[in-house]
This record gives sequence, structure tokens and C-alpha cells, in this order.
Amino acid sequence: MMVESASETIRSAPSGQNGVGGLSGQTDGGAGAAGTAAGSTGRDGTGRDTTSSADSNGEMSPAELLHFQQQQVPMSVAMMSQQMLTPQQMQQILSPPQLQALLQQQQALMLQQLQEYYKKQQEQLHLQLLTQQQAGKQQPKEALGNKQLAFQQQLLQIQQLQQQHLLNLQRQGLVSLQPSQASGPLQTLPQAAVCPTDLPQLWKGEGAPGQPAEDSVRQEGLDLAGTAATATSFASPPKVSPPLSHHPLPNGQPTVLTARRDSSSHEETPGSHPLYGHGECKWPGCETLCEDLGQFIKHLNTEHALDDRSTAQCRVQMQVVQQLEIQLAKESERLQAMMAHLHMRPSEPKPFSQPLNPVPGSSSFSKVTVSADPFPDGLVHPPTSAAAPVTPLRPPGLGSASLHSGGPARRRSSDKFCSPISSELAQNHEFYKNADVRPPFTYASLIRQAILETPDRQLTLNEIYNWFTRMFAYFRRNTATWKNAVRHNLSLHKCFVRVENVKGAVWTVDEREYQKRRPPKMTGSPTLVKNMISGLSYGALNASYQAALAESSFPLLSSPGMLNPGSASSLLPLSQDDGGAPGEPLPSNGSSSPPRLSPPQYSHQVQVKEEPTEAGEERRPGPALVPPTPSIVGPPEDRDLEEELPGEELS
DNA sequence: TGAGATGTAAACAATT
DNA sequence: TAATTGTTTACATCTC
Repeated sequence: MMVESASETIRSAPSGQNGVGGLSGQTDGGAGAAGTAAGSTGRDGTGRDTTSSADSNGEMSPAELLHFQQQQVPMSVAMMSQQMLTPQQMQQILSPPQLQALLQQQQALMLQQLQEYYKKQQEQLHLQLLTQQQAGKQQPKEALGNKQLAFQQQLLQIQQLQQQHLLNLQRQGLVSLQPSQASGPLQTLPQAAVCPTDLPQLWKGEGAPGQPAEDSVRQEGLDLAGTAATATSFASPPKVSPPLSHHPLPNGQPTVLTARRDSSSHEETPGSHPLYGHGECKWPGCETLCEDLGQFIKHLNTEHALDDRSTAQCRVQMQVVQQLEIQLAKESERLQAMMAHLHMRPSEPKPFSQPLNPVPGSSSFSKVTVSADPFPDGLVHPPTSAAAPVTPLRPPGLGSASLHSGGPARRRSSDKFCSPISSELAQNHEFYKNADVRPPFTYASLIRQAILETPDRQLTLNEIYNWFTRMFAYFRRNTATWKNAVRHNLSLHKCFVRVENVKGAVWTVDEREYQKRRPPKMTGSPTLVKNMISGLSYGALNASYQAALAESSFPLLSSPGMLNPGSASSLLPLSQDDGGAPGEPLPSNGSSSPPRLSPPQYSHQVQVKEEPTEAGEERRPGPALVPPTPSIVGPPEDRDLEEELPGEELS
């Protein structure tokens, strides 16, 4: 019981605080955190400094090299970790397209580093061999032969490791090169000797109990939504794919990674399965707990066998991936154009100065570094996820949320500072919907958003739950935890008012109370101002960006096939609710309908109850049969930015 | 260092 | 009776 509880705590621990005993090793360094983040090699998470062992001075015994190779993924991530924000922070700072761009640049950088490293290793070995050969003239023939043999074996081993390493990178999507494209020492590898069907064996450790998983996949005859196969064979011919016919991407860009695919590949370890992680089935919509891999395999074969439903789910997943890829491509192009227009230098690597602690499991972005910071020049990143610029680094979360979500950051953006939650959601609606990433908003702001999105500004608890699960992939897991948090927040915050309705109890938002709990306005709080304006041009940039957000929004929201009806309309109008940082000069408020954005307008607000001014009893008026009536609430000073009037806008 | 905000866990009661 | 809903308390963490 206690163990289970503790386990759950660990899994869902938001910020991975060290309060959880025995986990200090996870938080003490970037390398360890990165290793956990990668989570693909089954390492023990001790946070060994794989970086130092890998790039020290090039002297490395075969055993060390083997160890290095086995930990290559953590090492690779660790190489970046010192210059990297946590994935959560990256996510908050950068929009998915930006992350994608960063990821690609980092891939190239990593490949280059690896090639250099291997080249150095080979040169050293050759040199040693040569030296020994010359020295061996004075040595007995037999000894020389043995030494030569040893060196040759060593060389061969290194070459094999190189090969494996490259294949690993390919599998993880870190390298999308065809073998023939490899340059430098990699070209010397016997590439042709490895066919794609060998990959599983290569990726598996010696004697790793991963066979059942592979078998199960084959038995299913499914490509598992294309995730596993595509992740494992980016550069491989499709012949390794099971019978299921692939739906070729119309845009022909199969090399674009998605967070989900990435996450799958990251967690695939010997004895693991891309659809199995943290003790539960990761099949979309399925959270079945499985004690071990065997049980999971059994579950997989029974619950997700080849049938219409599974096939349909695969297709859906493929479409999701496809749409995300399209979206990423579009946004990347947009970003490039914007940066070009602003005379930014996208290719100029400018690592963040802060040490980074990738969130364990946040493999979605764990490979992303800021080496290609699209906003050099010290500009603060646009607050697509606004907390980012001011979110301090913190120990990585420990959770299952991990990769996925990386563990919640303590400070969510929406409530404070400048993140308009609805803008963020509108912008990255599909991202949050499909990526298992925890949204950078507080429960309170999310609940409020859910309620405000409805025409009548009221929701039952169950409807709130549904909104969470519908809007965020993250909340399709750990339901007990976050549902409890939702209930807790509903009860705790005065801004949420329970109203007895005909159908039962519904929850509404008291906007006045909600605004009360907000932090002081920027103009009135120097500290806050300092935090907000961490960059010289933040204000201007933010304002511009807010305006830009209104324009660009989420292209796919207008795509009929991409959006479930109502979400776009429900999201977009709510642009500024949360956010609009106080004091922000936001002429457009990030909304696309300027007329309603004039400051004096105030949100609709649900007047749910008579509010006794006494602090004591106003809270739960009990069966307040007063139906929520939209009304203007609160003095202007309460409003940093007005609430949209969705109902009106929708009309 | 303390206050406030937030997240998580848990116990408990009321309701369905 | 079990599940859901709602309330409350406790604790940890983070930011200011």
C-alpha cells in the first residue's frame, strides 16, 4: 500500500522534487537527468557522468567504449543537457514548430560530434597498431601477432559499435541519414552487412528479454500505428514493416519526428516495448496497468489485436502524426519567414547559459537543445507558453509524466505573467491534444478555461473531466491524481462556484474571485515587471507576438478534418482570458476580433450566486438555484484583459 | 524567512 | 453497496 502510494507519488510527482526519498540521484546533475529522460537504455539512472567518459580525451578501453555505447542515448542527451532547458521548459518556451527546428539542428550537431569521436578513436587505434607493428620487429613474432590480433579486434569492435551507434541514432530519429550518406569514418563501416531486419537484434542488448515484444508486434501484423516501425526504420526500406499497408504521407516527409513517435522510441529498451511504459499500456486511449512486460504482451495481444478497432485506432494515430507533421512543416516555414523578416540568424547557435535539467522521460524534447535558438540577440521567446521565460530551472520530474509530460512545473504559466491560456490552447490545441505533454497551466486556469468555453459557462464535474481528457493527452493518464486535483481546486478556490442546477450540480466561474487571486499587475509590481521583462525587448516582442498569435493562431483549427467541431470555435474566441499579462499593451489582445477587444469590455462572467461580502459563508451558498447569468463583472481594474464573450462571438 | 500559490495525497461525508 | 462528488486537511515545493 505504502509502496504503491509512493510509487504513484514518484510517477506523478510534478517537479520531481527531492522530497521523494532515494531519488536524489535523479536530480543531481544534467547527465543523470538526461539519462533518465532518454530512458531508452535501461540504465540504472544513477546519473553517471557519461558525458565526461565519452568525450574526455579519447582514451577509452573497449569495455569503457562498450559502456559508452550502451549509454549512448543518455550521453547524447547529456551532451546537450548542460546547454539545455528541461523539455518542459523547452516546451513552454518554444512552440512545437520551433522545437522541431531545434531538434533537427541538434541532430546534425550530435551526428557530427559522434563522427568526430569515432574518427578519433579509429585514428588512435591505427596509430597504436602502427606503433606496435614497428616495435614488434624487436619482439617475438608470436607476441606481435597476439597484439596485432588484439588491436584488430579492438578496431573491429569499435567499428561495430560505431555501426550500432549510428543505427541507434537512426532508430531514435536522431539521424536520418542513409548509410551511404554517412561521412568520415562512418563510411568505412560495413554498412551493407546490416539489413534492417537485423536492427532489432542490434538494438536489443545481449540476452535481453525483448523477444516477446517483438514477436507480439509481428503477431499482430500491425505496424502499431506506424509509430514503432517508423521510429525504428526511418532510413530503412519498408520491407521490415509488418503486413499492414502503410499510409504514405502525402507530403512525403516521413523523417519529421513527432513527440509521440519520439517518446515511443525513447522508451524502447531491451525488454521493453514502445507501447509499454511506466507499468501501463500506452496504446492510445488505453491505460491498462500491466505489472510486467509479459502481462503487457498478453494484454496487447488480447485487447489490441488485429481487428477493426485497433486498425481504426492505428489510422487515427497515423492521421494525428500526419497532421502534426504537416503542421510542423508549416509552422517551421512560417518561423523561418518570420525570422528572415526580422533579420534573425536562425543558424547561429547560442546555447542557453543556464544548466539544464531535462525532465526524465520527457523524451519528446529531450533531444532538443537550444543551440539553434531562433531568438538570439537575447530576445525573450514568445510566450507561446509563457511561463518559460521566467520559469526557473528545477529538478526534473520523476514521473511517468515524464516524457510525456515531464512532470509538471510548479509554476504554471497561465495564472501569472503573460500566458493567455486560450491563446496557447488555440495555438497548440492539436499538440496538447495528441502529445502526452502536461500543459503549462494550473488546474485552476484549466478548469476555468473549460467552464468558460461552454456557452452557458457551467459544467458538471464530469464534463470538466471530459474536457481535460479531450483537450490534453496528458490527462488521459493518471486519472485518479488529476481528477482529485480538479476536485480539490474546485473546492479550494472561491472562484469556482457550485450551482445546483436542474440536472444536478454544475460548476461556474466567479470571475471576480478569479481575478482577485491573480498576482499584482505588472505596472504595480517592480519585481513582477523585472521578471516579465527579462529581455530588453520583451514587451514589444510580446505585444507583437500576441498580435501575431491572433493572426496566425492554429492553422489547423480551420481545417475541417482536423478539428472536432466546436473546439476551434470554442477556443479561439477565448483568447485572452487568462493571460494577457497585466500591463501588456495588447491592442488586439491576441484575438482575431478586434472590436471586442477594447479594454473597457469585461468578460462575461458567470454570476452564479449572491455573494455575501462576508468572507466566511459566501463560499458555498448551497443549492443556489440561480442559474448562471452572464454579466459583466468586476471593476475595470480587475481586468487585465477582458474576457471574451464566447457566446456573442460565436454568433 | 515567511506568506501565498500550487500540486498531490488522503480521509471523510454526502450523494447518486 | 459501490461509485461519484465534494470538502477538508496535510504536506511539499516554489516564488516572491
